Amino acid sequence: MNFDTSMPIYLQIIHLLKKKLIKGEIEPGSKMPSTRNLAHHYTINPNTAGRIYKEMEREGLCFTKRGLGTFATDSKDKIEAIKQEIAAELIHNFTLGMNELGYSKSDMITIIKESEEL
Amino acid sequence: MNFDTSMPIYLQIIHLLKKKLIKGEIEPGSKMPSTRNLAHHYTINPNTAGRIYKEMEREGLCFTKRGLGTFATDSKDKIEAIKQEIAAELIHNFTLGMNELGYSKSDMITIIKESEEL
Amino acid sequence: MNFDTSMPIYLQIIHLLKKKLIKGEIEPGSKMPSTRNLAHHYTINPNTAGRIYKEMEREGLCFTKRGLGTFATDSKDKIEAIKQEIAAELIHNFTLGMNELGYSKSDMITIIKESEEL
Amino acid sequence: MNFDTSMPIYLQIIHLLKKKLIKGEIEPGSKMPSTRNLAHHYTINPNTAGRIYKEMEREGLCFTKRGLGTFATDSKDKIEAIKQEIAAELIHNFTLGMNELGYSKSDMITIIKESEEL
DNA sequence: GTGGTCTAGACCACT
DNA sequence: GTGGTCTAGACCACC
Repeated sequence: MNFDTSMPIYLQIIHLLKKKLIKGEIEPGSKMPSTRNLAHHYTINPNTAGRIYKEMEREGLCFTKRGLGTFATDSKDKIEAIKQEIAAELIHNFTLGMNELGYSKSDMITIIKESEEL
Repeated sequence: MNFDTSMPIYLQIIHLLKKKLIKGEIEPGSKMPSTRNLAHHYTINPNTAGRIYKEMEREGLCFTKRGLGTFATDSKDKIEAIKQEIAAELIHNFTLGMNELGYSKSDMITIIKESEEL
Repeated sequence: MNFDTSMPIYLQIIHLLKKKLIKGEIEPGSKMPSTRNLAHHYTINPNTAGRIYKEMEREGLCFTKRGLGTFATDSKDKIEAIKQEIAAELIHNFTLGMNELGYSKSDMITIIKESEEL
Repeated sequence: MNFDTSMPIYLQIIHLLKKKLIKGEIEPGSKMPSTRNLAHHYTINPNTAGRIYKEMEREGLCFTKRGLGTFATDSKDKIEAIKQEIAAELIHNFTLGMNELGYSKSDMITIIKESEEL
């Protein structure tokens, strides 16, 4: 796994895990890998792995059961909320950024229609 | 002028100046403010102001005449290229990000049509 | 360490480090001294040391792992390319300069044969 | 006339004038352009033009007759000495630089033989 | 521990 | 007056 140097590793992995949650690749309520496993899997420092779960727990995306490990949230509402939040930020960045460059709403629509990245 | 804490000041000002160039608010080939003026205007340290011009010079957005000051590039092609580059990144981030969340192309178009941010 | 006053310190040290890379005195991919170490070793300011690595990173000669340090590039091609680039400039300066003074190719060869600087 | 930004303008023009002297394009003892003419010809600041002659006078390459203007030195020995000095520096830079990169004397000779820049 | 950013203040060469 | 370099010292995020 190669990480972008422009963003903290722990954030990059959090993004990955969020996407997995949203797509259902991580089942709601299921046990997540131990920090040690996580660290090994992504070849990162165990401290960094710990920080990832701590941060996600703060956002309500997972919780720990003492002695049992870390578990993904089982609230589908929470997962949907995260999805909406990420989408809203993507939309905000895109529309405002393009607008500042002088592109109109219809310009944006045309561009996306013609986009071949998908 | 208030700056976002999540991004270095010098990058934020570079973004500002790029937009001004793209919009024509800075005339191609014209003299830009001296580093000391820039520093005073944004209430930043002169070193930081110098860094801004140096970074922009590396991107070909301006050039310095020794002892005379810093001048905006007079290449309209270069300016257009920068615009395209920024737009391409916005588009890339948006379409890929949305796609990863499970939104289709037509979803995106609908969302933008209904967007009221503009 | 004494520095030439006619050239910025940071450039002089970059030249030194490039030579070390080319000669293999710095192993490809190996960790380079921390900026603080570098600063102490050459008795320069840590900021200046940081600038050295940043400049070299821009040239693709090294890269940083966040929180871990700066590492020499592991691309032998890149190192060879730098070597060729430096040599090409030396050759260019020499042959054109001598030519402008009126020396012919064979003059230059004779001069180098008789040179005792090596 | 476009000047390299990496070297002071006055030095670049001094180099030009030195070459002209060495090649005989400026006749020994002949009148050189007035500073005002020089400034106009190269579109530089008159102060810079003045500095050029001052610097060259310091090196014994020209002299001023009050009220008459600036004249090139008429000493062919002096001109020859300048030529040797420049050549010596070119040779020094080349041989030492190449040597530091690991090229031997015979490598250099081969390279020059095969050089097609001339 | 690592590098990255910023401020403050100084000196310098160039035009 | 212009930008370029350097020092000193501080704070921060990251691993």
